[in-house]
Amino acid sequence: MSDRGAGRGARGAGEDALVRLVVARCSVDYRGRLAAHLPIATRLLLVKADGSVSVHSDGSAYKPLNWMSPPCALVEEVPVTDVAPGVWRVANRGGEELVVTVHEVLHDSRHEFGAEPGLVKDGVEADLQRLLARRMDVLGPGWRLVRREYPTAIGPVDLLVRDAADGTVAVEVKRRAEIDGVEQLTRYLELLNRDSLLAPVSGILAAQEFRPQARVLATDRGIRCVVLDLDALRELPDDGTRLF
Amino acid sequence: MSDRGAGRGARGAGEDALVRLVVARCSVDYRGRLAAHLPIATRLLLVKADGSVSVHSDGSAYKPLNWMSPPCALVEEVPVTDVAPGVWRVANRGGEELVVTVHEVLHDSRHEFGAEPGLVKDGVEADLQRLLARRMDVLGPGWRLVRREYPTAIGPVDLLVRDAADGTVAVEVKRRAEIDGVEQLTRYLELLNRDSLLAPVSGILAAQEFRPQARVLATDRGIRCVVLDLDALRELPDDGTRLF
DNA sequence: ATATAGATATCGTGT
DNA sequence: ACACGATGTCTATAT
Repeated sequence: MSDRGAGRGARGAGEDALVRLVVARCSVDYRGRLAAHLPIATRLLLVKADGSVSVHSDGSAYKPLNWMSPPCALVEEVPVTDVAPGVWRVANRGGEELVVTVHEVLHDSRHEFGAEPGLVKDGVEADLQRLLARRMDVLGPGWRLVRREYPTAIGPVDLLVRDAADGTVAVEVKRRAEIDGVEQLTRYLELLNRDSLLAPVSGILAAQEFRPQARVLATDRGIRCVVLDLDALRELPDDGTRLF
Repeated sequence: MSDRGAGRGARGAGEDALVRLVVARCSVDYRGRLAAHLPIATRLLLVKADGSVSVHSDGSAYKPLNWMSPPCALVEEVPVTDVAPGVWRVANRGGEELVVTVHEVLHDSRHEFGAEPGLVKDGVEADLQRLLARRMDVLGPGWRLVRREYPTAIGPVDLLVRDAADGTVAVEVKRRAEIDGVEQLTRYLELLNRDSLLAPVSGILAAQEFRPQARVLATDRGIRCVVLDLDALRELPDDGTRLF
């Protein structure tokens, strides 16, 4: 039985980074944060240049059935006889181990990918916050931004604003408002209301979507819920502040 | 230009469910919950029988750079000339769309996987709760279980127990205790303490791991933190209740 | 290195 | 179908 390294650590100097695709009848065992087992079946074994190994079935969307995240080391035990299974042992430093028992290889290929330029995203929470910051008219006429990321002892408040009556309002921005967003804003409000220079401070939870429980809890606590529309936020404010 | 269906919906009656592996130089655009773009590079396109498509780079562990979750339909526009790119359009019912522009195909294969027996897990939160329920000695001598999943108006309390002095205790079990676990238990305690038949009710947060903030907040609110050891919980209680 | 917050989170379960 | 909680969450950011 011979061993062959295939993780990043084991790759030789002149060797290129390759993605390896193996289709095989295999069984899989994981032992780490929990224990998990996969009975024998045909699956895709995806070995990336970062050393990660993932085991995909023909389903469950993009999530593999089992995997080992990098950095980890793969040791492949080649079978002695044609009938004996091969064994892949993938381990990381935290003592987690993934063992793939390969009974039959149906496909095995390697591919060079080269550099990945990376994903460009638009419309995440940070974008919502930035867009809302310049659209105070969405909250009400005469509202003004005090500042974004207003610092407190327990973390920054997304937006601190003043309403038309000069009252202070803390705004928490979420893509989806859930119950812990309400709790988070409640903690900020509790803290800000201890500051006699700011108090009384009211709260607004602003999000593209609201979970019903979040809306109920927010309303119960006197927190206003504002639904954000990404496309509408991208438009310029129509409140007389335009230059044309 | 001809169209060819490849999603579950478009698959013909006699056709088998196949996993398709394509390695290609491609660019990708997603428009849905947010917008995302991938410049041209070599990547793996993984098309599963459930209709899902995922775009993997040689990195970022098991997560694809971009994807479309099932149920969705893939329409492949075959290029008219050899130099023109092929275009894959993947759409779901929610109006989300993933467009893959395929500039050069380096590999294209299909594989039949057959049935997936499924993953067997051991050591998740439900297991912790079940194991702790029969190991009340871990909480203290003379403690007894009242019931698991004790129902309240805002959801079930993991464990309701009585301490040696017959005081009622609500136990929240987590694999990892975070701040929202403390908030959750706090809400339960607030509710249970309104019940004159139960009050006073104290709280225990039991978890394999504790985030420091969770421990601080719990302690501040008089909630006891108990660290759970999965292996120790599996042993039988050593409190005289054994039969041997 | 550690802790915190966001995510196209995904996935299973109960109503 | 919808909502909610768990996840081997994972990943990027700030301290």
